[in-house]
Amino acid sequence: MEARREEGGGGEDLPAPRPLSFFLGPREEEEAEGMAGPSGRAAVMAHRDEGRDWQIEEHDGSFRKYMEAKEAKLRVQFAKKRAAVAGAGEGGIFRGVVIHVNGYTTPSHSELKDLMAEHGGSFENYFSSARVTHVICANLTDAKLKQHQKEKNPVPVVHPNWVVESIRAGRLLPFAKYVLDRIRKEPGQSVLPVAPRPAAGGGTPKKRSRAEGGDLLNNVDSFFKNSRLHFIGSWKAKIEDVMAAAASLDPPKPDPPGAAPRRVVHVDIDCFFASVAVRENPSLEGKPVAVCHSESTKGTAEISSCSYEARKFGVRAGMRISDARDLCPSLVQAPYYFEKYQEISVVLYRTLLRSSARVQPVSIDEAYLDITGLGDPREICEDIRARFLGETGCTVSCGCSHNMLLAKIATSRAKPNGVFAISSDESEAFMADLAVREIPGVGWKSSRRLEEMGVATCGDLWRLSSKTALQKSFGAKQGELIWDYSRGIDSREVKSETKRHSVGAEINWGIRFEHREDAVRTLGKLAEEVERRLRRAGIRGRCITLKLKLRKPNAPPPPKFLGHGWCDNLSRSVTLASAADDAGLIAREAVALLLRLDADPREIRGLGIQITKLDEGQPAAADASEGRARSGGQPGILDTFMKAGRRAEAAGPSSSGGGGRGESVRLSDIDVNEQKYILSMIQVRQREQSKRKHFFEGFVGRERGAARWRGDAEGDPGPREPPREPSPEPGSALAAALGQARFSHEVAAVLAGAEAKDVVEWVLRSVESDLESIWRLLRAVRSLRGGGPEATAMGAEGLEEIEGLISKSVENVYKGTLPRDVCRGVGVECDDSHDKV
DNA sequence: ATCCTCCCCTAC
DNA sequence: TAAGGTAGGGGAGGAT
Repeated sequence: MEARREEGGGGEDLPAPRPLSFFLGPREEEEAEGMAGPSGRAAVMAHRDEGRDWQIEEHDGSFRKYMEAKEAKLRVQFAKKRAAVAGAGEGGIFRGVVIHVNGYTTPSHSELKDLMAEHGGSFENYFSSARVTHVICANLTDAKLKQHQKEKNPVPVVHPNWVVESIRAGRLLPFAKYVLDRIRKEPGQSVLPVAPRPAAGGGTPKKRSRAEGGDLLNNVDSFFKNSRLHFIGSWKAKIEDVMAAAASLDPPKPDPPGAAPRRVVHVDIDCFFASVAVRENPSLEGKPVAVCHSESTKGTAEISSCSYEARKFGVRAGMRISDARDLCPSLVQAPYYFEKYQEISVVLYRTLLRSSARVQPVSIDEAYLDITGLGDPREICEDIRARFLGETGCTVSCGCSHNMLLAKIATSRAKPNGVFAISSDESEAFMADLAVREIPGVGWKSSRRLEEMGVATCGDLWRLSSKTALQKSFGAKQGELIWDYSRGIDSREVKSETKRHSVGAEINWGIRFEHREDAVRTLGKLAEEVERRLRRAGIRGRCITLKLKLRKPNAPPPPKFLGHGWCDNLSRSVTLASAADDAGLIAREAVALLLRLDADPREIRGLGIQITKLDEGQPAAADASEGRARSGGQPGILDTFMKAGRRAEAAGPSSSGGGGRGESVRLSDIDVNEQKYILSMIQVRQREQSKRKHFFEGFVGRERGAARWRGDAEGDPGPREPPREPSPEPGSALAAALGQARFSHEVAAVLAGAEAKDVVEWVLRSVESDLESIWRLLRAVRSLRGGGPEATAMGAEGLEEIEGLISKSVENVYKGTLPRDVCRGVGVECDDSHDKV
C-alpha cells in the first residue's frame, strides 16, 4: 500500500530520444493545416504546443499581460519579414534546428517559437541536451552559466539575433558570431559543429512491434483501471449514488429560487490528488510533490496534480515528468490513490450536505452549494472547511458570491486553503481586470480568438464589442455567455440532479493495430464496457456513435509514449429503431460503422463508442446472462427488420417471398424492405443455430473462408477449402464461389455470373457474420472499377451496380430506418486506388 | 423553422 | 515506458 516511490531508482534504459518532445493536445491539431510546407510541419506543431493551459498559467496575470502586449507588437513587426523570407530555401532555413529559449529575449519566447515554426525549425519549452541544438538566450545568469559548464556536450548558447538575422539573410548564418560572450570564452565552444539533426518528422522509423499496443489490446480493463482521466470522468456518474445516500442526512433547505438574491458557495479541494499523496505520506509535507504514474524521472508520464510547493517551480498539471524535473529537480513523484480519492470525495459530499440540501456536484473534488437564507456565508464556508479538514486532513477552498460564476471565480482567489467572497458591489470592479481566459467556458481557443480581437481582460470586452458582434464570431449562445459572464452576470441555478444524455467509453492511448480484427476486438471490449455502464444506470439508447482517431497522413511519431499523436477525429453514428444496451448488438453496430469509415487499421490511434438518445430501460428482465435474448426484449435492428419484412409480405407477393428462385431480378427492383426481411430471416436462423454470445467471438480468428459464413461450425479451423456443395441456405453458393476467388478478375467473374438477389443475400448475411469479406469484396470491386483488364468481365456498369448494391445493403442494414440517401457514407464516393485485393 | 449528423470546444 | 476519459453545450450545414 505504501508504495512510496523514491526518486531516481528506476531510471535505467531510456527509450531512444524522441525527435519531437513537445506534447500535442488531443484536440489542438487541426489548425496546423496549411500553415507551412511539408518540412515545416513538425515545427508548426511545436508552435501549437504553445497553447497548453499550464504554459499560459505559468505566468501571473500582470506578467502575462505585459508579454502579450509585447508579443502583439512584435507579431505585427515581424509579419512582413516573415513574408519576405517565406519560402527561402527548401523547407525553411532552420531545418534541423531545435531551440530552447532561456530567460527574457527579444523577440520573445513566443515569437521565437513562431519564427521557428515559420522556417522549419523546432522549439522546445524545456531544455534537454538530447533534443535541443541551440539555446537562445540574451544574457546568461551565473547559475545558468555554471550549469552550462557542467554539461559534457554543451549545447551552444546563442543570442536571439542569430535567429532574426538568419531570417533576414534568408539562410542559416553560422552561429559562432552570436554565441554569448561569456560562453565564447570557453575553449572549444566556438568550434562546436552546427550538426543539425534530421528534421523532426522524418526521424528514424520506429519499428512498430505488436508489443507496443498488443499488451493493451487484451487489457482494456487495466487501461481503465489506471487511467486518471477515466477515473475523474466516470466519477460523475457515481456521485449521484453518494448524493442519494446522503439525502437521509436531512440537510437544511435554502430559500427557493426567485424568492431572494442567491447566496452561492463554490467548494474545491486544494490540489486534490497531491494532497492525498501527502496525507498518505506525511513525510512529503512541505515538499514539491507531483502525482503521476511513472517512477522514472525521465519519462513522458503526465503530471495530474502537484502541490503548491511544486507550483512555485513552475510545475503544472499536464506537464510531462521529465520537463517538470528540469524545472524542479527535487520534485517528489507520488503515485495515485484512486480508492482514497473516492473515500475522501464521499466525505466531502457528506460534509457539504450537512450545510445545504442544494448541492450541485461538479466533479470528484468540486461542488456548488446554494445557501440562500441559511446563514452567514463565511461562517458556513469556515464550518465546511474545518469539518472536512478534521475528517480528511485535506484543505478545501471556498468562494462565495451571489451567483455560481462569481463564486467559482472567488474560489480561484481563495486558493490555497482559504475563503474569498465577492459582493454585488465589487463584482464589476473585480471582473474588469479578470483575464477572459478565467471565464468558465472560455478555453484556450476562445481566449485566443478574443486575443486576436484585442481582448485580454473582461474590461476590454466591455469596451470593445457589442453583444451582437461577439455573437457573430462566437455563435449566439457562446457570444451571449461571454458577454454576460464578463460582466459577472449568471442566472444559472444550483441544481442537485441532472439527467444524463449519453454514455460512452473510449480509448485513445496505446492503440496500435495490425489487422482489422484487432480493432474489432477492441470495439468488443468497449461495447462490453458500455453495456456495463448502461445496465448500471438502468438505461438504454437508440443512437450508437463510433469515434475514431486516425493518424494524420504525415504525422510524426507521437512524443508521448504510446500516444495518439497527431490525428484526425472522425465519427459515424446509427440510430436504431429501439433502445439497446446489449454489448453484442452495440459491438456489431460499431463494427459496421467502422466499415463505413473504411479506415486502415494500422492508422487507428483511438476508438470509442458512445450511446445517445437514451430511454429509461426496463430493469425488470435486464439481468445480464440470458432471458433477454429470447423473450422478445431483443432490441435494435432485428425487430425492425422483422416488422418491415412482415409488412412486405402482407403487401403482396410482388417480388418478395419466394426464396432462391431461378429468374433474374434487376438490382433496382429489390426493395430495401425486402433486403431487411431477408436479413431478419437469416438472423433468426443464425440465432437458433449458433449460441455465440457475441458476434466477434466467431468473427475473430475467422479467415477460414466460406465455412464460417454459414454460422454452423464453431471452432473448425478445418480445411481451407470452402465447401463445394450448394448449401440449402440462400447466398451460400455465391459465398463459396467468392471464397474461392483469389484474384480480382475471379471476383468479377463470380459477381458477373451471380444473380442480384444472391448478391444481396450474401451481403446481408455477411454483414451479420463476416464484415471482413464484405470489406474485401468492396475493395475488389473498387479496384476493378479503377480500370485494369479484369474489369472487362463485368463491365463498368455492372461493377458500379454491384458496388452500389453492396453499399446500399450495408447502409440499409445498419440504418434502423429507411435511409434518405442510401449510398452516402459507405465509401462510394471514395476514390482509393491503393490496396489491390 | 426544425431536426439530424458530425464536429469542435470546454471542464474536471 | 504509461495508462491522452467522459459528458455536455453548441455550431455548421444539409435534409425535411
